[in-house]
Amino acid sequence: MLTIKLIQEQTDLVAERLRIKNFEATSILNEILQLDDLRRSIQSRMDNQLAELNSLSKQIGQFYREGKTSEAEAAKEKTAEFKEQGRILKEQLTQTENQIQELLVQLPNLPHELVPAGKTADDNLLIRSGGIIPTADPERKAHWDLLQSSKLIDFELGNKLTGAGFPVYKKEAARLQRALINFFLDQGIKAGYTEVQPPILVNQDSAYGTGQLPDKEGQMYHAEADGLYLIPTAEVPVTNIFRDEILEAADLPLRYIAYTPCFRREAGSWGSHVRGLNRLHQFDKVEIVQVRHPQNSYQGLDEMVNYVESLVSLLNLPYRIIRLCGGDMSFTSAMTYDFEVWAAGQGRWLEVSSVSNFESFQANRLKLRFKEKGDKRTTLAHTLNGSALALPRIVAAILENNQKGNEIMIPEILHPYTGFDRISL
RNA sequence: GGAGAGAUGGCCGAGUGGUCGAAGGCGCACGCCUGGAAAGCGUGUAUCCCAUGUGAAAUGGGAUCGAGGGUUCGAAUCCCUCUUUCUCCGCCA
Repeated sequence: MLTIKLIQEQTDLVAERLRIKNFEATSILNEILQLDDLRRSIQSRMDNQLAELNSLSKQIGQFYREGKTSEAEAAKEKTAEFKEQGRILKEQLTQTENQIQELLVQLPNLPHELVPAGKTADDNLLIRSGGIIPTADPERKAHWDLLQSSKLIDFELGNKLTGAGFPVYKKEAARLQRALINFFLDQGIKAGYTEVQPPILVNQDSAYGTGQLPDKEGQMYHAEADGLYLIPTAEVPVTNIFRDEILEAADLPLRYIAYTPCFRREAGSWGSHVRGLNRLHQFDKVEIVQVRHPQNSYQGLDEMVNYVESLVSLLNLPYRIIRLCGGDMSFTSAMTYDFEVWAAGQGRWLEVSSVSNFESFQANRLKLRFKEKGDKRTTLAHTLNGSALALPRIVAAILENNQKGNEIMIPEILHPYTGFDRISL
């Protein structure tokens, strides 16, 4: 959520930046500014009424203590008017605040100035790439064909248990996945991240804090009886650790890492290109989160990009790093880098990580602030997060890129984790 | 799930209708003291909003004692609902 202060001070800049995200904000911005003026004047008047009421109340107390009962009774008569006015103004204030809030949550985050303009993925900017794309080979299979007979990843069984998009991993596939999770966590800890295991169901406040609500309500599974949501990413519980917190500047940056299952309804986003592991309703992911001083949050973003790059490199996966254009970026992000790895069996790039700086956009909703020691003023912190990494597509890429005849070679770095160096089909 | 007791500032803890944003203690910051430190002494130490105002400040007002509602001229204090913690019982991975 953008701050009203920013909208007031830089109205034109805000409108201009939001156009990069193909969002025409002018009328909303003006409406907000108008409502905010109204809000202040209401607040002023209300405060005055309440101040009168408070001072009368004090007087009444004084009268009673002095035994001046009739004066006290007389003063009581006078309170009714202030009370009523105060009540009416309070109602107006709440209503106005709600209206402002409704408009504010419609505004996406401002893109950073380096974000390219554009509407679709075609306008994204290739930053760099690495690894070697295996030579095309007609023998090479997509992972769903590759596993067809072995059923190491059993989609039909998952369908029986739950439904489409909930596969069952078996034997080496299950162990490979577990190995990757441990590998990712260990790497993260080595890089200075603190491991946490958060709940995977969150309440409304948390879903709101990171922006899943109200923007993407339909994308989360909702346990209605308890008012809880299954998390679509560990970003939600981990970032919400800091909701309503005032941190010490000296404690920043904070780096957290968490493995969780993730749940996404993916309503309306299924098609022929999302077969197999490419898109699931439940998948595993290791997520990294940073909380930073605004001065160095982009340093943090670079650090996270380099870190994720190290992971795909260690796994010997051909990758490319892309800076998303305004139109392809998420609502909450100021700058996002996507990581894609080459899946040789399908002959296409798969997105395996998305690393973003949200600047103060999430922090504003979360009320996540920090304070310099000895300073009175609080400042919104910057939050960042990234996948490090999302499991299924990494598994898909490993399977597809490393197939040799009837075998799949496991990247060497994982051998200590898997306990085997190949999967025989 | 049943019964009971709680939820107060960074922490501990007092406060059962007015002078309470809240005693006291601890912690922290600054100052005095000291050759330096400790002890001691003094001062300060929540967040948000509004107004005036500024380089930063400051001053005045309003709100907040788990959350929401109610009673009252006035609520941390009384009533209701919810959340949550602890103890006992039941159940249980």
